[in-house]
Amino acid sequence: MISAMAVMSIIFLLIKVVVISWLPQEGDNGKDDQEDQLVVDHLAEEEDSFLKKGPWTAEEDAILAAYVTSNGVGNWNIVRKNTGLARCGKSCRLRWTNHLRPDLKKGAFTQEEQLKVIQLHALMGNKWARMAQELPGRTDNEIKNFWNTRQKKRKRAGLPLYPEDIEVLNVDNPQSINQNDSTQHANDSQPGTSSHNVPELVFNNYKLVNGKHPSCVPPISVMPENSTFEQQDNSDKQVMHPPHLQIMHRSHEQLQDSLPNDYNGYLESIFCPPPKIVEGSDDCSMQGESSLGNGENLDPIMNQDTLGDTWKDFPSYKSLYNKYMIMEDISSISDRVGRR
DNA sequence: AACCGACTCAACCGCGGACGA
DNA sequence: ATCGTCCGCGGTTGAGTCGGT
Repeated sequence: MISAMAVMSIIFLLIKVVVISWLPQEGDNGKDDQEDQLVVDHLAEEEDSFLKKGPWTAEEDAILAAYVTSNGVGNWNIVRKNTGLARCGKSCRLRWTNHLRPDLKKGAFTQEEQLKVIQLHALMGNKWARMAQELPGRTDNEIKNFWNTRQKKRKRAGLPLYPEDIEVLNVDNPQSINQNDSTQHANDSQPGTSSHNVPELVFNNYKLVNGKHPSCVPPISVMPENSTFEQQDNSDKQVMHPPHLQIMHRSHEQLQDSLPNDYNGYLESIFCPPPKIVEGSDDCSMQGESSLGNGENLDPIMNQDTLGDTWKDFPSYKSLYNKYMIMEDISSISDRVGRR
Protein backbone atom coordinates (compact mmCIF):
# COMPACT_ATOMS: atom_id res chain seq x y z
CA MET A 1 0.00 0.00 0.00
CA ILE A 2 2.73 2.40 0.98
CA SER A 3 4.88 1.46 -1.96
CA ALA A 4 1.93 1.86 -4.30
CA MET A 5 1.37 5.34 -3.00
CA ALA A 6 5.04 6.16 -3.34
CA VAL A 7 5.03 4.99 -6.95
CA MET A 8 1.98 7.10 -7.66
CA SER A 9 3.68 10.09 -6.10
CA ILE A 10 6.73 9.63 -8.26
CA ILE A 11 4.64 9.21 -11.40
CA PHE A 12 2.75 12.36 -10.59
CA LEU A 13 5.92 14.31 -9.95
CA LEU A 14 7.35 13.16 -13.26
CA ILE A 15 4.23 14.28 -15.07
CA LYS A 16 4.45 17.57 -13.28
CA VAL A 17 8.09 18.08 -14.24
CA VAL A 18 7.40 17.23 -17.87
CA VAL A 19 4.46 19.59 -18.10
CA ILE A 20 6.33 22.39 -16.37
CA SER A 21 9.25 22.00 -18.75
CA TRP A 22 6.78 22.16 -21.60
CA LEU A 23 5.41 25.43 -20.31
CA PRO A 24 6.59 28.45 -22.26
CA GLN A 25 9.50 30.24 -20.70
CA GLU A 26 9.61 33.94 -20.01
CA GLY A 27 9.85 35.85 -23.23
CA ASP A 28 8.27 33.05 -25.19
CA ASN A 29 5.96 34.97 -27.44
CA GLY A 30 4.36 31.89 -28.88
CA LYS A 31 1.84 31.44 -26.07
CA ASP A 32 -0.26 33.98 -24.27
CA ASP A 33 -1.14 34.26 -20.59
CA GLN A 34 -4.52 32.68 -21.09
CA GLU A 35 -3.01 29.46 -22.32
CA ASP A 36 -0.57 29.47 -19.42
CA GLN A 37 -3.42 29.71 -16.99
CA LEU A 38 -5.23 26.83 -18.66
CA VAL A 39 -2.20 24.62 -18.17
CA VAL A 40 -1.84 25.64 -14.55
CA ASP A 41 -5.50 24.94 -13.94
CA HIS A 42 -5.13 21.59 -15.60
CA LEU A 43 -2.21 20.80 -13.33
CA ALA A 44 -4.25 21.72 -10.29
CA GLU A 45 -7.04 19.45 -11.46
CA GLU A 46 -4.55 16.64 -12.03
CA GLU A 47 -3.23 17.12 -8.52
CA ASP A 48 -6.71 17.13 -7.04
CA SER A 49 -7.67 13.97 -8.86
CA PHE A 50 -4.51 12.32 -7.58
CA LEU A 51 -5.36 13.10 -3.98
CA LYS A 52 -7.13 10.34 -2.17
CA LYS A 53 -10.44 10.82 -0.40
CA GLY A 54 -12.44 8.74 2.00
CA PRO A 55 -11.48 6.75 5.07
CA TRP A 56 -7.89 6.71 6.21
CA THR A 57 -6.02 3.44 6.29
CA ALA A 58 -3.85 2.29 9.18
CA GLU A 59 -0.79 2.79 7.01
CA GLU A 60 -1.71 6.37 6.26
CA ASP A 61 -2.36 6.97 9.94
CA ALA A 62 1.03 5.58 10.81
CA ILE A 63 2.79 7.77 8.26
CA LEU A 64 1.00 10.88 9.40
CA ALA A 65 1.41 10.17 13.10
CA ALA A 66 5.11 9.48 12.70
CA TYR A 67 5.63 12.66 10.76
CA VAL A 68 3.69 14.90 13.12
CA THR A 69 5.28 13.32 16.15
CA SER A 70 8.73 14.15 14.93
CA ASN A 71 7.98 17.46 13.20
CA GLY A 72 5.08 18.90 15.10
CA VAL A 73 1.79 20.24 13.83
CA GLY A 74 1.37 22.95 11.26
CA ASN A 75 2.35 23.35 7.61
CA TRP A 76 -0.10 20.68 6.61
CA ASN A 77 0.55 21.03 2.93
CA ILE A 78 4.22 20.40 3.62
CA VAL A 79 3.22 17.25 5.48
CA ARG A 80 1.70 15.89 2.32
CA LYS A 81 4.75 16.73 0.25
CA ASN A 82 7.23 15.33 2.75
CA THR A 83 5.42 12.11 3.49
CA GLY A 84 4.13 11.24 0.06
CA LEU A 85 0.66 10.87 1.48
CA ALA A 86 -1.94 11.26 -1.22
CA ARG A 87 -3.98 13.49 1.07
CA CYS A 88 -4.50 17.20 1.00
CA GLY A 89 -3.24 19.28 3.90
CA LYS A 90 -6.72 19.82 5.19
CA SER A 91 -7.37 16.13 5.35
CA CYS A 92 -4.10 15.56 7.20
CA ARG A 93 -4.92 18.23 9.75
CA LEU A 94 -8.40 16.84 10.30
CA ARG A 95 -7.14 13.30 10.71
CA TRP A 96 -4.54 14.39 13.23
CA THR A 97 -6.75 16.67 15.29
CA ASN A 98 -9.74 14.37 15.34
CA HIS A 99 -8.15 10.94 15.59
CA LEU A 100 -4.41 10.70 15.96
CA ARG A 101 -3.68 13.30 18.62
CA PRO A 102 -2.36 11.47 21.66
CA ASP A 103 -4.42 13.49 24.12
CA LEU A 104 -7.76 12.48 22.67
CA LYS A 105 -10.36 10.85 24.84
CA LYS A 106 -12.15 7.95 23.30
CA GLY A 107 -15.60 6.62 23.96
CA ALA A 108 -18.96 8.10 24.77
CA PHE A 109 -19.34 11.41 26.51
CA THR A 110 -19.57 11.14 30.25
CA GLN A 111 -22.54 12.61 32.01
CA GLU A 112 -20.45 15.57 33.11
CA GLU A 113 -19.26 16.18 29.60
CA GLN A 114 -22.79 16.04 28.28
CA LEU A 115 -23.92 18.52 30.86
CA LYS A 116 -21.05 20.78 30.04
CA VAL A 117 -21.82 20.71 26.35
CA ILE A 118 -25.38 21.74 27.06
CA GLN A 119 -24.22 24.53 29.28
CA LEU A 120 -21.62 25.69 26.82
CA HIS A 121 -24.11 25.63 23.98
CA ALA A 122 -26.46 27.74 26.00
CA LEU A 123 -23.57 30.07 26.56
CA MET A 124 -21.99 30.33 23.13
CA GLY A 125 -24.15 28.61 20.52
CA ASN A 126 -22.62 26.55 17.73
CA LYS A 127 -19.06 27.48 18.55
CA TRP A 128 -17.82 23.92 18.49
CA ALA A 129 -14.15 24.74 18.48
CA ARG A 130 -14.51 27.03 21.46
CA MET A 131 -16.53 24.41 23.27
CA ALA A 132 -13.82 21.86 22.56
CA GLN A 133 -11.36 24.05 24.42
CA GLU A 134 -13.47 23.62 27.53
CA LEU A 135 -13.64 19.86 27.12
CA PRO A 136 -10.11 18.49 27.14
CA GLY A 137 -9.67 15.49 24.90
CA ARG A 138 -12.82 16.14 22.94
CA THR A 139 -12.88 17.48 19.42
CA ASP A 140 -15.17 20.05 17.90
CA ASN A 141 -16.44 17.36 15.58
CA GLU A 142 -17.39 15.08 18.44
CA ILE A 143 -19.17 17.86 20.25
CA LYS A 144 -20.99 18.89 17.12
CA ASN A 145 -22.11 15.34 16.45
CA PHE A 146 -23.23 14.90 20.04
CA TRP A 147 -25.21 18.10 19.97
CA ASN A 148 -26.87 17.41 16.64
CA THR A 149 -27.89 13.97 17.77
CA ARG A 150 -29.23 15.30 21.03
CA GLN A 151 -31.06 18.07 19.25
CA LYS A 152 -32.75 15.58 16.96
CA LYS A 153 -33.76 13.36 19.86
CA ARG A 154 -35.24 16.15 21.88
CA LYS A 155 -37.06 17.63 18.96
CA ARG A 156 -38.65 14.30 18.28
CA ALA A 157 -39.58 13.92 21.91
CA GLY A 158 -41.05 17.42 21.93
CA LEU A 159 -38.63 18.52 24.61
CA PRO A 160 -36.95 21.90 24.75
CA LEU A 161 -33.32 22.04 23.77
CA TYR A 162 -32.26 23.42 27.10
CA PRO A 163 -33.39 22.65 30.61
CA GLU A 164 -36.38 24.55 31.80
CA ASP A 165 -35.67 27.97 33.27
CA ILE A 166 -32.29 28.21 31.68
CA GLU A 167 -33.24 31.68 30.51
CA VAL A 168 -32.31 32.92 33.95
CA LEU A 169 -28.75 32.55 32.81
CA ASN A 170 -28.89 35.32 30.33
CA VAL A 171 -29.62 38.31 32.41
CA ASP A 172 -29.50 40.70 29.47
CA ASN A 173 -31.82 38.70 27.33
CA PRO A 174 -33.88 36.53 29.62
CA GLN A 175 -36.35 35.19 27.11
CA SER A 176 -34.10 34.22 24.32
CA ILE A 177 -32.27 31.07 25.22
CA ASN A 178 -34.67 28.25 25.50
CA GLN A 179 -35.60 27.87 21.87
CA ASN A 180 -36.32 24.57 20.25
CA ASP A 181 -34.57 25.74 17.16
CA SER A 182 -30.88 25.67 17.84
CA THR A 183 -30.27 28.22 15.14
CA GLN A 184 -32.16 30.72 17.22
CA HIS A 185 -29.58 30.88 19.86
CA ALA A 186 -29.45 33.60 22.41
CA ASN A 187 -25.96 34.60 21.63
CA ASP A 188 -25.64 33.76 17.99
CA SER A 189 -26.60 37.24 17.04
CA GLN A 190 -23.66 38.64 18.88
CA PRO A 191 -20.75 36.34 18.39
CA GLY A 192 -17.81 37.19 20.49
CA THR A 193 -19.81 39.01 23.07
CA SER A 194 -21.78 36.08 24.30
CA SER A 195 -19.40 35.10 27.00
CA HIS A 196 -19.84 38.42 28.69
CA ASN A 197 -23.59 38.34 28.77
CA VAL A 198 -23.80 35.55 31.26
CA PRO A 199 -24.53 36.33 34.87
CA GLU A 200 -22.01 38.18 36.88
CA LEU A 201 -22.59 35.87 39.80
CA VAL A 202 -19.68 33.60 40.51
CA PHE A 203 -20.54 30.47 42.44
CA ASN A 204 -17.05 29.14 42.65
CA ASN A 205 -17.79 27.31 45.87
CA TYR A 206 -20.51 25.34 44.16
CA LYS A 207 -18.77 23.71 41.30
CA LEU A 208 -19.54 20.09 40.52
CA VAL A 209 -18.51 17.96 43.44
CA ASN A 210 -15.80 15.59 42.28
CA GLY A 211 -16.82 16.54 38.78
CA LYS A 212 -20.20 14.99 39.37
CA HIS A 213 -23.69 16.24 39.08
CA PRO A 214 -24.29 19.34 41.17
CA SER A 215 -26.05 18.29 44.23
CA CYS A 216 -27.16 21.32 46.12
CA VAL A 217 -29.59 24.13 45.59
CA PRO A 218 -30.60 26.89 47.96
CA PRO A 219 -33.80 26.43 49.91
CA ILE A 220 -36.56 28.78 48.94
CA SER A 221 -37.10 29.92 52.48
CA VAL A 222 -33.83 31.73 52.48
CA MET A 223 -34.04 33.10 48.98
CA PRO A 224 -33.77 36.86 48.95
CA GLU A 225 -36.87 38.59 47.76
CA ASN A 226 -35.17 40.40 44.93
CA SER A 227 -32.92 37.63 43.85
CA THR A 228 -32.48 36.29 40.38
CA PHE A 229 -34.87 33.57 41.39
CA GLU A 230 -37.61 36.04 42.06
CA GLN A 231 -39.18 35.00 38.77
CA GLN A 232 -40.43 31.95 40.62
CA ASP A 233 -44.11 31.65 41.11
CA ASN A 234 -44.77 33.26 44.45
CA SER A 235 -47.03 30.43 45.50
CA ASP A 236 -44.00 28.17 45.54
CA LYS A 237 -42.41 30.14 48.30
CA GLN A 238 -44.58 28.53 50.92
CA VAL A 239 -43.73 24.96 50.05
CA MET A 240 -42.46 22.70 52.75
CA HIS A 241 -38.91 21.57 52.65
CA PRO A 242 -38.37 18.04 51.49
CA PRO A 243 -37.76 15.54 54.29
CA HIS A 244 -34.23 15.01 53.15
CA LEU A 245 -33.34 18.66 53.59
CA GLN A 246 -29.73 18.91 54.46
CA ILE A 247 -28.26 21.91 56.12
CA MET A 248 -24.68 22.43 55.32
CA HIS A 249 -22.32 25.17 56.29
CA ARG A 250 -19.67 26.08 53.86
CA SER A 251 -17.06 28.71 53.68
CA HIS A 252 -18.20 31.36 51.31
CA GLU A 253 -15.53 33.94 51.73
CA GLN A 254 -14.78 33.87 48.03
CA LEU A 255 -18.37 34.59 47.27
CA GLN A 256 -18.62 37.68 49.37
CA ASP A 257 -17.13 39.89 46.70
CA SER A 258 -19.19 38.59 43.86
CA LEU A 259 -22.60 38.32 45.42
CA PRO A 260 -25.00 40.95 46.61
CA ASN A 261 -25.28 41.15 50.37
CA ASP A 262 -28.74 39.71 50.42
CA TYR A 263 -27.44 36.44 49.08
CA ASN A 264 -25.59 35.81 52.30
CA GLY A 265 -28.69 34.35 53.82
CA TYR A 266 -29.07 31.56 51.43
CA LEU A 267 -25.41 30.91 51.26
CA GLU A 268 -25.64 29.92 54.87
CA SER A 269 -27.67 26.87 54.08
CA ILE A 270 -28.09 24.69 51.11
CA PHE A 271 -29.81 21.42 50.68
CA CYS A 272 -29.43 18.31 48.61
CA PRO A 273 -31.82 17.50 45.81
CA PRO A 274 -34.56 14.95 46.45
CA PRO A 275 -33.53 11.89 44.46
CA LYS A 276 -32.51 8.90 46.51
CA ILE A 277 -31.15 10.81 49.41
CA VAL A 278 -30.05 8.90 52.44
CA GLU A 279 -31.72 10.68 55.25
CA GLY A 280 -29.44 11.98 57.91
CA SER A 281 -26.35 11.89 55.81
CA ASP A 282 -24.23 14.97 55.92
CA ASP A 283 -22.36 14.28 52.72
CA CYS A 284 -24.16 16.09 50.01
CA SER A 285 -21.77 15.16 47.24
CA MET A 286 -22.11 11.46 47.78
CA GLN A 287 -25.83 11.66 47.55
CA GLY A 288 -25.82 13.58 44.35
CA GLU A 289 -23.44 11.13 42.86
CA SER A 290 -25.30 8.06 43.93
CA SER A 291 -28.58 9.37 42.75
CA LEU A 292 -27.41 9.71 39.21
CA GLY A 293 -24.97 6.93 38.95
CA ASN A 294 -21.31 7.06 38.22
CA GLY A 295 -20.24 7.09 34.62
CA GLU A 296 -23.65 6.29 33.31
CA ASN A 297 -24.03 7.43 29.77
CA LEU A 298 -27.30 9.25 30.16
CA ASP A 299 -28.53 12.49 28.82
CA PRO A 300 -28.43 14.57 31.99
CA ILE A 301 -31.52 16.49 31.06
CA MET A 302 -33.49 13.42 30.19
CA ASN A 303 -32.18 11.90 33.32
CA GLN A 304 -33.43 14.76 35.40
CA ASP A 305 -36.74 14.68 33.64
CA THR A 306 -37.07 11.05 34.48
CA LEU A 307 -36.24 11.51 38.12
CA GLY A 308 -39.98 11.48 38.24
CA ASP A 309 -41.92 11.33 41.43
CA THR A 310 -39.06 12.39 43.59
CA TRP A 311 -39.61 15.92 42.39
CA LYS A 312 -43.35 16.02 42.18
CA ASP A 313 -44.03 17.30 45.63
CA PHE A 314 -41.41 19.96 45.32
CA PRO A 315 -41.84 21.56 41.92
CA SER A 316 -40.15 24.75 42.86
CA TYR A 317 -37.17 22.86 44.15
CA LYS A 318 -36.81 21.12 40.86
CA SER A 319 -37.00 24.41 39.08
CA LEU A 320 -34.40 25.93 41.31
CA TYR A 321 -32.27 22.87 41.02
CA ASN A 322 -32.26 23.18 37.25
CA LYS A 323 -31.34 26.82 37.40
CA TYR A 324 -28.67 26.26 39.93
CA MET A 325 -26.97 23.38 38.24
CA ILE A 326 -26.65 25.39 35.07
CA MET A 327 -25.56 28.57 36.75
CA GLU A 328 -22.85 27.21 38.91
CA ASP A 329 -20.77 25.68 36.17
CA ILE A 330 -21.40 28.26 33.51
CA SER A 331 -20.28 30.95 35.85
CA SER A 332 -16.89 29.38 36.13
CA ILE A 333 -16.68 28.79 32.42
CA SER A 334 -17.71 32.31 31.54
CA ASP A 335 -15.19 33.55 33.98
CA ARG A 336 -12.46 31.81 32.07
CA VAL A 337 -13.88 32.72 28.67
CA GLY A 338 -14.00 36.33 29.67
CA ARG A 339 -10.33 36.34 30.43
CA ARG A 340 -9.35 35.14 26.95
C1' DA B 1 -33.00 -13.95 7.36
C1' DA B 2 -34.15 -9.80 5.17
C1' DC B 3 -35.50 -5.36 5.13
C1' DC B 4 -35.77 -0.69 6.69
C1' DG B 5 -35.27 3.35 9.29
C1' DA B 6 -32.64 5.60 12.87
C1' DC B 7 -28.39 6.61 14.49
C1' DT B 8 -23.34 7.45 14.76
C1' DC B 9 -19.29 9.14 13.26
C1' DA B 10 -15.63 10.12 10.05
C1' DA B 11 -14.66 12.89 6.40
C1' DC B 12 -15.41 16.42 2.99
C1' DC B 13 -16.66 21.07 1.43
C1' DG B 14 -16.97 25.94 1.31
C1' DC B 15 -16.08 29.98 3.50
C1' DG B 16 -13.64 33.47 5.93
C1' DG B 17 -9.76 35.21 8.65
C1' DA B 18 -4.81 35.79 9.21
C1' DC B 19 -0.67 36.66 7.25
C1' DG B 20 3.05 37.46 4.17
C1' DA B 21 4.72 38.94 -0.43
C1' DA C 1 -4.10 48.02 -1.21
C1' DT C 2 -4.21 43.70 -3.38
C1' DC C 3 -3.45 39.04 -4.04
C1' DG C 4 -2.33 34.31 -2.90
C1' DT C 5 -1.75 30.79 0.47
C1' DC C 6 -2.63 28.47 4.56
C1' DC C 7 -5.39 27.27 8.30
C1' DG C 8 -9.39 26.59 11.09
C1' DC C 9 -14.28 26.53 11.60
C1' DG C 10 -19.04 25.15 10.96
C1' DG C 11 -22.27 22.77 7.97
C1' DT C 12 -23.23 18.76 5.48
C1' DT C 13 -22.87 14.20 3.68
C1' DG C 14 -22.50 9.36 3.33
C1' DA C 15 -20.93 4.80 4.83
C1' DG C 16 -21.36 1.67 8.42
C1' DT C 17 -23.89 -0.08 12.38
C1' DC C 18 -27.73 -1.12 15.19
C1' DG C 19 -32.27 -2.31 16.48
C1' DG C 20 -36.95 -3.24 15.44
C1' DT C 21 -40.30 -5.62 12.58
